[in-house]
Amino acid sequence: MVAPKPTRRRRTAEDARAAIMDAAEKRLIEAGPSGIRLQEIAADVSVSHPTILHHFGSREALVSAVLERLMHTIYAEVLLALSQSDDDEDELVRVLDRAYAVLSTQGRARVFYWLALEGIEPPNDEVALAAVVQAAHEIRTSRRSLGPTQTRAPSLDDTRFLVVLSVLALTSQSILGPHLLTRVGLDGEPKTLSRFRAWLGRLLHAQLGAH
Amino acid sequence: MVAPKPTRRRRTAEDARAAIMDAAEKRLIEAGPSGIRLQEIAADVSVSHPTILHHFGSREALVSAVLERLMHTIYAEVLLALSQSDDDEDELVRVLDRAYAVLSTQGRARVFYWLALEGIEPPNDEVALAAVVQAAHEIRTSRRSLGPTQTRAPSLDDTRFLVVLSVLALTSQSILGPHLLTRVGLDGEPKTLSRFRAWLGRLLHAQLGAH
DNA sequence: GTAACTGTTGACAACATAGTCAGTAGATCT
DNA sequence: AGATCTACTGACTATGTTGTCAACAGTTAC
Repeated sequence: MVAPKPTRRRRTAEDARAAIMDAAEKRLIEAGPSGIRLQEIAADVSVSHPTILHHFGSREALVSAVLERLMHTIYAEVLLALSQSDDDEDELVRVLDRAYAVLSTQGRARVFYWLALEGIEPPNDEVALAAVVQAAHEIRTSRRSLGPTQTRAPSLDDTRFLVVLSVLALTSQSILGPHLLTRVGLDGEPKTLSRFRAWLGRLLHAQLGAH
Repeated sequence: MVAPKPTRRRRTAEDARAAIMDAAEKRLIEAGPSGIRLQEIAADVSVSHPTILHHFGSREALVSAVLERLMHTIYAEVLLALSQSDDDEDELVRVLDRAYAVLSTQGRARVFYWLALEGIEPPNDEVALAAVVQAAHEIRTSRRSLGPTQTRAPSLDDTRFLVVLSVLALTSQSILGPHLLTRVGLDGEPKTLSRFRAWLGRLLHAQLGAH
């Protein structure tokens, strides 16, 4: 009986890096930066853990690479979602829903809290959030000029706070939302979460009109 | 030369438990449940780590005990802060500030996110949050009857969402707030955080009047 | 005083994890 | 076919972490 030949798979360096980062990203979202285990990721990708060190040099470098890639895709998708805003009545609610969809898929919003809690600086997000504010402010001012009644110009700080509240509410909702809603006498079903977002949208919309 | 007698301090079991839990609570807030290290806590209290195991049985039991104690004090203080609501014009802003003070001192709000992220059920908070909703709703309805114009009765769901939004905003603000405000073109100083809360208070207040 | 109780400790075991290193084995080029 | 390159691996090291255990030492009761 011949020992079964243990075929060894050999990917291109690029493919291997991508596969490892995919697995690491999943663990990152679930367990946070400090919860990442090289052996676990290696098992997910069916390689030995020194292979990961071969491709990334160190655990720390892997985490950084994954963070950078993830942040990049999140901000790109959020900006895309915002750019699709058609000028409509309850546009705001839909924008919130789209932004929420981006942040909640695969629990991505969790990463922001993992980073903040563990005291890690998120990489290169300076540009992106400022762009969101700018886009939102442009929508506000342009909409104002289109409206029937001429209202006061919305202050930039107002828009900033609006964006901050939206980000805070959307991200924390995807983490604490379900639990909180049940504790308050409702349930944590997606439908209830959606109802809450609609309620929030109306609240913000009212704020937009009132000066 | 006589060897210096290494006096061994002996506390009552109760005192020892309290001291250990204090140190553990600090680490819990900083590093989360999974970040707690027996040796570190032992060093903080100047005992050896088997002493901790003697008093609590296991690391897990220590974490549970600390969590239970912390949740109890947080909910008690929040209810106390709510009960001090004097019926005044911008009472809501002050209630938010007091609630924020309770949640932000020593970074307590962080614990809620640590628990949610790590998938740990927070102990015995069922009663407390429902009580907050009830208290808030009573304030709303009683205030309505006192007002000059008779408005529609506020729906309970409205109050619930209001409480949820407040909790989400206040807790996430103390974690993501400073970072987010700087990314949006402001700064993360306590003064700016306070401005944001005041803005939020006005927003919620406007929502209260509008039906 | 001394005996019982128990808070406290050092030494050790068992396990997990990041990183090193010499060598193996696919893929590609000539 | 052979040489070269490098993705990949097993074995090992160093370190850190929870938990066990027998023994030590304050404190209290008699």
